[in-house]
Amino acid sequence: MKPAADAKNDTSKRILDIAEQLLLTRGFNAFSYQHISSELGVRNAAIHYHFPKKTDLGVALIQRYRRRFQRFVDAQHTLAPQQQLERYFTLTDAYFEQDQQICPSGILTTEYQTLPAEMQAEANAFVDEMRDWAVRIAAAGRDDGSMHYAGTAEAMGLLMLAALQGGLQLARTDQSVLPALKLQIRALLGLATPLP
Amino acid sequence: MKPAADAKNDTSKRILDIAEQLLLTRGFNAFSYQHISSELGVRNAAIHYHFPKKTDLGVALIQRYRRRFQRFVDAQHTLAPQQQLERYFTLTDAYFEQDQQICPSGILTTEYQTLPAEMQAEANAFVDEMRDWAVRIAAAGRDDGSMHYAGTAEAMGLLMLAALQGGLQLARTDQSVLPALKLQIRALLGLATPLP
DNA sequence: GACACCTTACTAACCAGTAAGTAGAGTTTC
DNA sequence: GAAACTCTACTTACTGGTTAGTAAGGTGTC
Repeated sequence: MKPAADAKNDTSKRILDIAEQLLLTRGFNAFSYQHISSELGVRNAAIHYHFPKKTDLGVALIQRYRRRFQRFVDAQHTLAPQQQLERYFTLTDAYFEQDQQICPSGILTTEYQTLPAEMQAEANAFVDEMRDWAVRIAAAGRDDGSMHYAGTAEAMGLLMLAALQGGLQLARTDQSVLPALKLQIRALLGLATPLP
Repeated sequence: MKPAADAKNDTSKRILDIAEQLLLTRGFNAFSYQHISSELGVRNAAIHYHFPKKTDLGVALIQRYRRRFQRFVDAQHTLAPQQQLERYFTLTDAYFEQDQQICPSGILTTEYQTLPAEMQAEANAFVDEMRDWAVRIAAAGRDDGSMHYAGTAEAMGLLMLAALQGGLQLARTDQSVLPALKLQIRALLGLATPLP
C-alpha cells in the first residue's frame, strides 16, 4: 500500500481541478496561489510544494487538457462525422453551463503574450491538435457525403473552431449566442436537425 | 487659445493610446499604471490624475472604442455589403499586424468575469453594436443578391463575428489562420475573389 | 490667486517564491 | 522489536517586488 503517494496524487489533482476552474473563468493572470490554497483549505506554500512555480502549474494544466482531449478524440473515432460534431457541441455547452467557462484555447491564445515560453509551446501544440481534429471532422463529413459546404475542409474546420472559441466568449454577454451558432454551423454544413 | 486644455486632452489621449495597445496585447488584468507611466515618461500618480481608478480608464477605453466603431460604421453605410465585409477584414488584419493585437470584444469577453461592473456594462453594449453591424451586413448582402448562404442573417452575422474574434486569437499561434478564415467566410457567403 | 497638471512620498494589500521546521508514516538497522 | 533514519506533505514565517490608490506639495499659466 502507498497511502502517501495516493495522498500526494489526490492533492495534486485537486489543485489542478481548482486551478482549471479558475483558469477557465478568470484567466491565468487573474488567479493566484491564494485562490487555490483558500479553496483547498491549506496554506499557500503547500501549493508551491506540488507546483514550485506558477509556470509549472500552467504547463501541467495544459498537458492534462491535451491528454484529456486526446482521449476524447480517441473515444469517438468510430462515430459518424456529424455525431462527432454534435459531441463537440455538447462539450462546448458543458463549458458554458459550468460558470460560463470558456474553452482552454480561448484563454490561452488571448493571454498568449503574457504567458511564459513553456506555456506558449504547450498552447501551440494544444491548438494544433484541436484544429487538426476539427479539420478531420469536416473532411470526413464531406467524404462520407453527410456534409456539404463551400471551401476546403481545412478552412471549414478552422472556421468551426474559431467560431466556437469566439462564441463561448460572446455567450457571456448573451446566452442566446451558442444555440444560434450551433444552428448556423449545422446549416452551413448542410446538416438538418441534430441527431439524438 | 487653450493650451492647458489641449495639454490635458493630449496627455489623456496618449494615456488612452498606450492603454489601448496594452489592453489588446496583454489584457486588462495584465497591465498596470506603471506600464503606462514609464512608457509616457511621467510618474505613476499622473495617470491617476487623469483616470483616478483603473476602472475609469477601462470604461473610457471601451467608450472610445464604441465611438470609433460607430464612426467606422457610419463612414461606410453607403458601400455595398461585400465591400463593407472587406473593410471589416482589413480592420481585422490591421489588429493582427500591430503586435498581434486581438479585437477588443475578444479581450473584454474573455476577461469578463474579472472586470468591474461598469466595464461589463460597456462591454455588453459594445458587443451588441458589433453583432448588430455584422448581422446588417449579412442581411443586406442577402437582400441585394450579392451573398448566398444557409441559415438566418442573424446567425450568419454572429458566426462571422465569433469566427473573426476567435481567429484573431488563434492567429497568434499560426499566422496562416486569418487568410484561411477570410477565404472561408467569403466562400460560405458565395462571394468570389475579394473586390479591389 | 485660482486652476490644471504634474511631482514626491507614502500606504496597505497582494503577489510569487523560499527557507526552515514539523508531524507522521514507513523503512532500515542492530 | 525498538531506536534511528528517511521521506512525504505539509506548516510558519519571511522576502522582495508589484499593485492600485492617496495625500500633500510644487510649478507654470491665465
